[in-house]
Amino acid sequence: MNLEQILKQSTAAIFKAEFGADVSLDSVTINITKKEHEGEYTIVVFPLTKISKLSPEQTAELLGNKLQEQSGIVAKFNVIKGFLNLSLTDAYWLGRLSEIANNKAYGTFAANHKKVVLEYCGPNTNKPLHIGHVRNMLLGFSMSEILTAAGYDVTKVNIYNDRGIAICKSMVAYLRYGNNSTPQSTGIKGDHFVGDWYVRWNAEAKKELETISGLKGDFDEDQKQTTLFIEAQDMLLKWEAHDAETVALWKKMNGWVYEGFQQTFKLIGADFQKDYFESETYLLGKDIVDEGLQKNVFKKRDDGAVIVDLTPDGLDEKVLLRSDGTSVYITQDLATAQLRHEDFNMEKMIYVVANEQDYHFKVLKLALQKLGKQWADGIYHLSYALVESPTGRFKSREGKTADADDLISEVLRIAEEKTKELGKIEGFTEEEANALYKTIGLGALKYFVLRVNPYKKIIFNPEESIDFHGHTGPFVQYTHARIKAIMRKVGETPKGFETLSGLGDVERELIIHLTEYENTVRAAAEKYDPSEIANYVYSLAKFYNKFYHECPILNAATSEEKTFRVALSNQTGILIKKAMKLLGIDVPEKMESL
RNA sequence: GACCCGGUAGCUCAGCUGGAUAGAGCAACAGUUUUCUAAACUGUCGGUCACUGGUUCGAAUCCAGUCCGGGUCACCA
Repeated sequence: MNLEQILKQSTAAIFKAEFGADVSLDSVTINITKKEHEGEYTIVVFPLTKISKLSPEQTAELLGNKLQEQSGIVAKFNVIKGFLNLSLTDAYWLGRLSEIANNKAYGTFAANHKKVVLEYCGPNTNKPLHIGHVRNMLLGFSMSEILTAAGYDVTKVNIYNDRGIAICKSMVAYLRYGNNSTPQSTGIKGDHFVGDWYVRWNAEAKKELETISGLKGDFDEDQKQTTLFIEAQDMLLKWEAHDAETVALWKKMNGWVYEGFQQTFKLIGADFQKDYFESETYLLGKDIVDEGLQKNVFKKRDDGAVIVDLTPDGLDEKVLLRSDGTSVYITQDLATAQLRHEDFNMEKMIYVVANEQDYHFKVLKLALQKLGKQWADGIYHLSYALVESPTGRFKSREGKTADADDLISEVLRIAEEKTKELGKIEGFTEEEANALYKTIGLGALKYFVLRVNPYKKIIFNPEESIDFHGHTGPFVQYTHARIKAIMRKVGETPKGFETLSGLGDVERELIIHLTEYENTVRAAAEKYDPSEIANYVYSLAKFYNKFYHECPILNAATSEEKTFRVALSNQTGILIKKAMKLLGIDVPEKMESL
């Protein structure tokens, strides 16, 4: 049982004994004591005065005395207005540290045998990954780590939007202007190669438009008049008719794209246990629409389109099948959801998708629920906001800065530059140095993205690049490397500090923070929010650095104190590593020669 | 027009199941290295928590309205 529970129950028991009244545990609020006051935990007694019929001060005084007498862990207390500040005994805190140090699995919860399918990334195959995918991948990967730590059985899946008019445009441009070039022959990464043809198609279409008169000035509309568009549309029809040559070209070009994506996934640390392809699911969904019609939850409109009426739920009527009987976007999503349910029989199905699709996922979930699919209750849309430049939304035409690969190589370059500036790693082999640049560079990028709450947009200024000091990934990594340096000097972790007395404030603060880790993992899992972990690990590192500066570790006054401080350092290092792993961030053993 | 999400220090963000004098980082300024890694630490400066009203012992936090920014409301994906 955690401390908060103990304090709440003790409080309730005391109120029962003193006033014969039942106090609900929820009405007892316990906070961490503000640092300007003495104590570690604070019970807010205002809500309890209704029962005690005493002033806040008297109530707090009484509760404090009883807790001190009965709990065995309260060393002293003070009362300020309605706040009862408790100081727990050193023995209690040392016991907690010892408990954590002896539990290798601390912070990972027992398997709950609940399956989670987590979809993330979801790229289109006609263009390379951009900064939005980066946020997506980091969130998705981190969430899977967090949920796994929370006891879930997580399967990561990707969905490739590998068909449609867009990829056909790339194909048309390639056929027209490609001269059988390949990523190999040009030295261009596969996804960029195909993306370049997509860009070329657009450029050529615009050129062609200049020769056409009577346009509306709206590219989406006007493009339909170009021969390029007609060719692309024709390509799409041929693809849908399984035309051998078209399918072969499509496979070849998508193959290049997957090779390119794979490199980026590997670099950034994204992986998937199963891939879904829209080309294999886009025709599915009619069955589920039929099911809805039979169950009378979907309706056929006079024009033949099938709709679901969500006006009772505050949404609109939504078309699920076109009047000509063909699928729309949501049709296949309904089917894919059903398919995944059959594939995995999961408890939860998480979609990491940008907040532009909030409405879409509301509809998806509601439609499935109306069909009586209980598993639809487990659908969760992990919605995240866009990454924007200071001038607004990143447009692909703004080029370089929005591209995922460029962003990554830029941050790796900066990591190398900054590391070299510090001049601490002369003794590293080239291999070690490169590994460190990668660890730090990716750490900076990942932390930068993950520390922000998913539903808040991220403002990223490419001009200013990503920081390596302060509230950043490298700061946390540095702290870890620092601890490891100490541990290397100590060798074996010595034991036997539990009887130490006279904990310093900074030491106590650090232990308290270690004990908060488990709650943080739980909260991050419940809220689907990696930023909980990011902010936690930052303050952990901050507390540690403060401790490091104030307290000699290897040169501590007594051997018992040294043992304690080493153990405290070691445990902090372990939790930094664990927490960073939940973010998908590696921590280096060394950031300096020696 | 309707709905959804944001608005906290010059900048980037915490805090939001109501609790004490609203916290970090960056930037700026001043310090700390004969002692375990200065990618660190300490201090100074910096706030009408968008605005107005309400709820109550107490509101950045909850409610209503207003303003600003973004998004969505396709037989597009």
